Amino acid sequence: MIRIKSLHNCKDELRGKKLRATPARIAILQLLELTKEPVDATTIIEYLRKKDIETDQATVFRIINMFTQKGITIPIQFQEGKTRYELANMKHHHHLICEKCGKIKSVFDNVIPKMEKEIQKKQKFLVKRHSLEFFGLCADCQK
Amino acid sequence: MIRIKSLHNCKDELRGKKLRATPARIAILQLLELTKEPVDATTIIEYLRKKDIETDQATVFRIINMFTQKGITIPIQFQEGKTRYELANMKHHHHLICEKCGKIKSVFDNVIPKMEKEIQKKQKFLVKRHSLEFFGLCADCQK
DNA sequence: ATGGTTGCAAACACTTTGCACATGA
DNA sequence: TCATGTGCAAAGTGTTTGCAACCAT
Repeated sequence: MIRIKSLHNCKDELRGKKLRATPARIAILQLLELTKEPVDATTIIEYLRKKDIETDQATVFRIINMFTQKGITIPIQFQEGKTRYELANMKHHHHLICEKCGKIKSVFDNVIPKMEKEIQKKQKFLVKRHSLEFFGLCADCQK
Repeated sequence: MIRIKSLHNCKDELRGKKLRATPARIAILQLLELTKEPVDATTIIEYLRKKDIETDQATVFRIINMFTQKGITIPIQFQEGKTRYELANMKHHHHLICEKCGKIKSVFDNVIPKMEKEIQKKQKFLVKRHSLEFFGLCADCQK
């Protein structure tokens, strides 16, 4: 039942953004919702393949670019030479990226909004968005 | 005199790292020292060309990768699909990137080190480095 | 029915690699 | 001299585009 409910939500979300609910789009939305980590294009393609949705990479890039344009997703880069994507409607957070196992964890904070206000005041720079990532070793990989 | 002094410093720095002081390497070091913004490979190649040092892009990438490996430079990405580089021995800072004119400004803070300590304590995540960038509009581009 | 979507192939931008030749110490 | 660096050409990623066929509404 959860699966069907989720499907309905995805379809509704797409229709609400005036996007046609195609199998690839629905599946990508589902993946984004169930994943804890921002995903890249390759991961998306593999996920679709597992669900027997054979999709061209061009299509995947077109879909995520459209999602980003519609405000559904945001792109994010971890100094990997590729782009990852996560849902835009997530609570404000940052990432801890383990350089050994690649695991990605989210952290929350209330410091950055203050910094942004200071920057706006002192530098006259209008902050629209930011990116903050921490690279290091997760608890397991320190052992 | 400054020019010659700078040249000497560059050569010494290279030799100190057991790297041969070739024209391209010296010029790239100079560029990194005089630039206020992190530079990308294309910018480096253009700079070298202006100084009549015709250089292949492969060479430029090999040089900056070597520099990074030797701890002279650090790579940094601004969600542009390419890598920029800046000197590693700069005071801890972050970047304000204007989304309209592309100008990049540095800001300093003392908040992130505190955050890192907290993360280390609460999340058991060993932070080795981080990246913090603010995207928005610079003072001029808000007019 | 028809306009938004997709698949395919080709092109692009950025970066890396192999190998013969060149050069700094 | 000779190990280290470079130029050239080719290949490797990640991403985008043109166009005909397709399918969700």
